[in-house]
Amino acid sequence: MTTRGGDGTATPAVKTRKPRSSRTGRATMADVAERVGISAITVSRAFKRPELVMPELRQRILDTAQSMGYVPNQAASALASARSMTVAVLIPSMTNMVFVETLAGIHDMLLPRGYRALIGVTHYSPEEEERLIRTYLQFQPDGILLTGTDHTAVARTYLSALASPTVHMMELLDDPDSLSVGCSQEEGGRLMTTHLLERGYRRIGFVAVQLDPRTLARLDGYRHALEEAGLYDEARVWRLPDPSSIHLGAAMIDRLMAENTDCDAVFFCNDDLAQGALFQCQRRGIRVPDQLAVAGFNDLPASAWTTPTLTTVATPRYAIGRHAAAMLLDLMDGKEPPQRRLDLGLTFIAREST
Amino acid sequence: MTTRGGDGTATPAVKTRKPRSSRTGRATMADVAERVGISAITVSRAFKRPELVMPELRQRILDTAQSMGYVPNQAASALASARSMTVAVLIPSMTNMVFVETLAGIHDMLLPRGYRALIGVTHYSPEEEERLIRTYLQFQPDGILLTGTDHTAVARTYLSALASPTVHMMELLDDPDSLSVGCSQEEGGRLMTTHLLERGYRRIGFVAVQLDPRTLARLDGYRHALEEAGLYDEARVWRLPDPSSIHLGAAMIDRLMAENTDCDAVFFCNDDLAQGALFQCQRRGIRVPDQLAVAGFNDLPASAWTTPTLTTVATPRYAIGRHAAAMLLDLMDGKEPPQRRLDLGLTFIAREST
DNA sequence: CACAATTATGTTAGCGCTATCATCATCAGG
DNA sequence: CCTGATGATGATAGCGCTAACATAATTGTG
Repeated sequence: MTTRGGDGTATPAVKTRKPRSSRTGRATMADVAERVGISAITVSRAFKRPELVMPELRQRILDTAQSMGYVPNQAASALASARSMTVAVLIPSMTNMVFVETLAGIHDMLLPRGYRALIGVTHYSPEEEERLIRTYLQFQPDGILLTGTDHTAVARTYLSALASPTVHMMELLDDPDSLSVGCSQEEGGRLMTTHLLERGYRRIGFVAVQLDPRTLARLDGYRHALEEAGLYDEARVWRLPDPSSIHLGAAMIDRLMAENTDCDAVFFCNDDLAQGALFQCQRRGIRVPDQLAVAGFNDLPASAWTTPTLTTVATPRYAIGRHAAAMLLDLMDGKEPPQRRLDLGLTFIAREST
Repeated sequence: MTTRGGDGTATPAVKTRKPRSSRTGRATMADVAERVGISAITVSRAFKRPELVMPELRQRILDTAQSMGYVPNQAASALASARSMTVAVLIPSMTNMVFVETLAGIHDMLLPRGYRALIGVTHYSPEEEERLIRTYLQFQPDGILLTGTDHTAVARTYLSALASPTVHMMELLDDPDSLSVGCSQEEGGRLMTTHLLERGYRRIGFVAVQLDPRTLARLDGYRHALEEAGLYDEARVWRLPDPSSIHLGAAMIDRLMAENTDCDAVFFCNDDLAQGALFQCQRRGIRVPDQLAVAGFNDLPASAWTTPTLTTVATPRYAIGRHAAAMLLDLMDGKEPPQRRLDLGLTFIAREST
């Protein structure tokens, strides 16, 4: 059946089988097959299941393909096989090293297995995340990696309806239906605050910016630790929706001075901010940690080099990326991952600033 | 003619039209069309060419699609239309802010036009770039953005053979067949060196790391400026293949001291390094700029905050991303961009460290 | 040595969409 | 009214690939 060459008396000049190369000018599998004198499926196998093709023939196919400049068409492959070999990865920001390092972990895990990451930046907005999810679902990703657990209702619907394997990164979920890899941000906040209390600080401030769920969880940890010590004071908490930056950290020191706060220590919700604060303290001659202790979060590279060096909490973001990707690979293989909730812990790093 | 429905006595029971939903369980255009009581092509148009469908019908289609959780299949669309709406972007590193900001410029230009970026990281290796080009060509990108002009012969062959519009970023090409957007790295090196000479420094060192083409171009600029002044001395040039980092910058200060160099100024090939150097100078009590002047390149955010603040050259990387993407959009539309070689210039920033 | 098992390759159909052309209203203008 | 232009929708084929099954060639085994 089907439209074969002439079949007798079909109108001519219409079925002119193009000599080679597709519409786009690129060579196709059929072109390679014809040149080698075999069928297209064998070319397909030479690329996708090489162990099914005799070594000598396979080599001949690959050589011919190379010489013709043939490159498999991923769209056709995805359509025919219903596997896109693509993983959608949504992160809040790309200027924040934390997520870039997570991405590196994801890449290092996925690439050797032939999967590619489709990266989306949500700018910390669940609405933008929803839009990106919708967009990226068009690519029929075989899996999805999301940052955090704060998604819109519509996004949740999409995710559950389409049933693509999904893993949440950075924060931990208690819901047994969801998979997550991360660390407890709340514990991080508590860890640092406890350290400051142990060091003898009693009037500890907290500067929260961006106000994303992870920052707020750190703030919770801070608050709980101080409440337990009977030292929590709302007046020592600053909340700003602005994105984090060195500049903002410096500005916060100016503001603290201008407001004449009584803080003997300030816990900044991340290292960018804390570094800015240290720079500005140096500039203004504020002695750290004697006059004011400064603490950060995340342990960025520069934090080990500032004067004084910055006390912080290191988050295992590269490992989070790796493990999240590994979990996803298991799911995409139809296997159940060893754990559905993986806490990779935190490392407290005491340095000179406290 | 051509293969019509049954043509008479075709084997029956083969044509069982599946009730709805594809193999993957996802709703298809045909499902939506059936539900609305129209043909699939109209659904396609409602999404891709909305102006061709009556507003009321279009709304009904979109609503139905939404309620069915329908998401267009990008692979099928790409296959049928020969347009992937995807642009491959290759950058050397993701941990280097310079390229991340370029990416942001690219995104901001491409997304509103419906194009998506497929990001690849070459780790400064032309061989890895070649591999990525091959991989990403499988996605039949409608355009390609490359960093630099240093590609393998095979990569060049691929690019010219497949004739996807390509724009080179960061460096400038004189070849009239290639498109490029960037700034003169050589001029940047020259600019800084001239500044140091004007400031009275006579024994100016240069620290080159990574040794990518852009770094070497800066080194060339430095060398030419010093040669013109009759002050070039190979002994004051350090070349290290290691990746740039704050740590390495600090280590270089130690090394300079250990080697007892006579430099009165050191031009580091980028700000990471220079920042590390400033940190270490502070630590070791080396007075900058009196004892040793320090200069960087790129103007990273922290460079305005270090003690002392860092003299550097700002590169227009965000603008480079935007303009490169804009140029590519023109090409993909079949238009000739206004210029094939766009020099966006540099901004010299004199600060306290020199 | 017949038969099943295994290995290597081929045939067919169809993935879900869109390009292309065809059809059918509708309507202005003579 | 008829003509042709315009606008809205539909029918058909096919993009380039792979799943699923079919076939042919080879091997082992009792």
